[in-house]
Amino acid sequence: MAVVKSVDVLTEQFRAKGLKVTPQRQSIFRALSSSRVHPTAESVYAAVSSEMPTISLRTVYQTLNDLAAMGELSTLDVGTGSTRFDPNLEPHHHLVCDECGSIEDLHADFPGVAVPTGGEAGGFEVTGTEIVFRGCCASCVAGRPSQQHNTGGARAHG
Amino acid sequence: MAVVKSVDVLTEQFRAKGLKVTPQRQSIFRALSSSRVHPTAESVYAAVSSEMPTISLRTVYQTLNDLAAMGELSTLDVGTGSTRFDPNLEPHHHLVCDECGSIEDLHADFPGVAVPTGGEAGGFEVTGTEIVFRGCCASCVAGRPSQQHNTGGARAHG
DNA sequence: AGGTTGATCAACAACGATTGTTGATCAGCA
DNA sequence: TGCTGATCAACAATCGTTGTTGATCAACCT
Repeated sequence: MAVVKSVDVLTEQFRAKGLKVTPQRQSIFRALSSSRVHPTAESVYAAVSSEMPTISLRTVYQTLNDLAAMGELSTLDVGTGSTRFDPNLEPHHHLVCDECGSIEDLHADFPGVAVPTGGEAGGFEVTGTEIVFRGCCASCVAGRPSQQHNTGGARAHG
Repeated sequence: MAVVKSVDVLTEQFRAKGLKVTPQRQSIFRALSSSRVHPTAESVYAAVSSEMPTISLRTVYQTLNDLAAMGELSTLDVGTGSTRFDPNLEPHHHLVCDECGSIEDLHADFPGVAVPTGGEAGGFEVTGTEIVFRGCCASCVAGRPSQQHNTGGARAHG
């Protein structure tokens, strides 16, 4: 599966844009390319800090925003408070666990999902479609043997 | 279309829960039942303030959260920074304009949208599905006569 | 009608995520 | 090597939202 581009490719792209390729940025590139999840800026910072303890959170934010502006990252806001950065550039959707907050990718396409022309949404020009399935991930389901309790109901359902 | 329940019904439900029905809360009920959009706490506050200038923002937050906890409102987070409260309890989806930030409802059901059993999402227990179409609303499209520029690309597209 | 109980208010502080600022230092790259 | 931009530290500020406190007021049950 295609995730974020390799460190080398990102290096090239940064140079092409006139941005310098610093060790900090390369370390961030590496952290992203080894990530299969949806890190927050904080978690990228934590990962990079382990091998480069002097890096600042500001630099991480800066670089992540640069990458997002270049289209090499997507940003993802599922209402958990902080922005997630998604290194997966393939079109895909998300499964958000309301219990543990984890976000899983779902690589499926739903051909029927399109805004009906002419209806209440007449004239809306769609540039992107996000489908978020909320619920309970497999490990959280496994964690509660038999009872099925409804967590919440206050979150958006549509 | 079914929006939030009537002021009378909400009054009953508040009483049944042991919550008092104050003029402030009734004013908020009225503001919601006359709303066809997706107000923020601030905009509810603004609406209620016009007829009750002494109400505090805290009270608005409190009451909106009470309503959401009772399931009479949905909360909606589309990454615009603040939480939207959705008085529309029918299952529906949303069209988010990346230019003006407006959110429109889309009452359509997409029967094919379901998490495939067994795949990478095996065991995920879905409790709700949100589809967000991002793009440009009709009025913003009308605002730019002929050029079509791509706004952003940094937002999540999957 | 009265008393209990909770709601409201004001004013302030705090939170967490993120961004701005500043000035000094450092280093990528031509 | 030098220009230029990146980084850093430290701090403050933003925005949306919630907590606190103490006083006042009023809804609602009896």
